[in-house]
Amino acid sequence: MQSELLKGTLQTIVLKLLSENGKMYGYEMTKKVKELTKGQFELTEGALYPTLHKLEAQGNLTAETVQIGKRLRKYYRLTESGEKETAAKISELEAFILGLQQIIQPKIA
Amino acid sequence: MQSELLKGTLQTIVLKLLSENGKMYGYEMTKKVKELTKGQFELTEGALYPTLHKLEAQGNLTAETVQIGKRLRKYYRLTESGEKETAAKISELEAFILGLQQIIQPKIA
DNA sequence: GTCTAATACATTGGTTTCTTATGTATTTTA
DNA sequence: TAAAATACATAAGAAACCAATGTATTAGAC
Repeated sequence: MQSELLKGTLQTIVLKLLSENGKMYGYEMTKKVKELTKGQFELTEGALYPTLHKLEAQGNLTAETVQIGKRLRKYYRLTESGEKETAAKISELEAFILGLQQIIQPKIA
Repeated sequence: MQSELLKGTLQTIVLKLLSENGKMYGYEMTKKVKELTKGQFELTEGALYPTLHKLEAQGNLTAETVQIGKRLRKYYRLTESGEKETAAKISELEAFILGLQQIIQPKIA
């Protein structure tokens, strides 16, 4: 994701996207992230697809393949445990950001 | 740093600590980070020392060894290019956090 | 009409970064 | 006097991502 900072945030991002949008397919996620961050984040496919497969294997997502013309599109959505995982990961990320801010903005903290 | 989220932020944290405190030694940094984050972040030595050596090799830090009793203490401080690097990395981190927030708080964005 | 860009999936090899474990030695505190 | 804290360090391994590559379809530009 060309930032070196993203390590560990990708799963959280994917989960959050699905919790906001109900169901999405991989390519759509790459466009959505780019749009939301005005081009700042580029979610690469080499990172995304393995992450989706892992989240699915963990039971956090289910996949449904739809045929569009002759092309396949794989829609993902959260399972129940995926919804819990999303909430947990978002909390963790928010706490992490607060922790970071205590270090990088010591005057405000 | 027991969070999986820290990947890529460690250098930035070290640089920022030094820019705030002038000079510090490794062990001191681990205590400082723990104190600033009220125990939330534990900067492990296995991550810290290689990072310090790397920053030094890159010319961002200089080291000065001081003998305290029979024990050695290695003080680090920023070089001029280290100061520039600090500013750059802090900007990058802040932009990154803003980007993240656009994804995880889409209502506010 | 044809060529390029966009859509849509996927894997592989390599690098970077961190964690865990381990090691050495001194000093303070209980 | 024994344990905890101080203070440095390295090594092996895992996890996560990037870049490159691959296949195939579809839309749009010229």
